[in-house]
Amino acid sequence: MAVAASPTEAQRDRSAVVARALADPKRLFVLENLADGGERSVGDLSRCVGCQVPNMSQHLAVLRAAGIVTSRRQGSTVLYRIADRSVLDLVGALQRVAGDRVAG
Amino acid sequence: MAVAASPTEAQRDRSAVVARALADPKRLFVLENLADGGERSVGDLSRCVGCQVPNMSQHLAVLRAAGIVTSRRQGSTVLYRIADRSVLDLVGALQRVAGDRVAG
DNA sequence: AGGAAACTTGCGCGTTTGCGCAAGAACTGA
DNA sequence: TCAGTTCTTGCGCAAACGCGCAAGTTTCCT
Repeated sequence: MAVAASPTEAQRDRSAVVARALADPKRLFVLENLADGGERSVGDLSRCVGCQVPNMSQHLAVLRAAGIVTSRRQGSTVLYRIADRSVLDLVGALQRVAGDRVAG
Repeated sequence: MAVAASPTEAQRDRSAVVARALADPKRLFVLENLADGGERSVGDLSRCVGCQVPNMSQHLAVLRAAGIVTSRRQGSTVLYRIADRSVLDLVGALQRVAGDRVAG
């Protein structure tokens, strides 16, 4: 069941939204930072990735709109995390097709 | 090894190119048509997807540049096919994250 | 209430993307 | 060689994207 038999147009649109959300190196970097299952704040991620906070907020909004990450408030900070385990499979599959080789 | 430990920037860029290539419903439709492992011509795919031939040629060029499909000439027609089995895993993982449900 | 910290939203700018159309290139068959 | 088929490439346009900056919102602390 690698590929669904016959997705509808709406299903393809949703897949396209998800793929589009992954189509940016900074957003992929974010997902790597969240891949351990932990939560990280916007400022933390923006520092890590090396972009301004508003920019990071936009990127995270894209990821959230695609259902790739979820967020929750804790005090004045907002913590983001991977929405589902299947996201890790997706990122892994992406890296494999892209020709990445896991060290070892 | 769902996610590579620490991809380089270049690896992330390549992943982004692949993801971008998947970020279009028409191109996803093409991959569904090729998912059975068969080969299809440009005109065939353009008819299936419902777009003009030049447009389809562009889409296929994007997929080929990302290493997702390969092509070969046979007479006057050019046949496209999935480049690697891992592509099917990727598309499947994408559909799963996008919320697609395989019938059953 | 006032101020600071963390995040989101709005706006303008340059770049990229997908499309339609026309023209070019590669191959076939008469 | 000449016409026909198939695919690719170039061009112009409208829409979307990523970015930087300023302003707004939410929360916390005193």
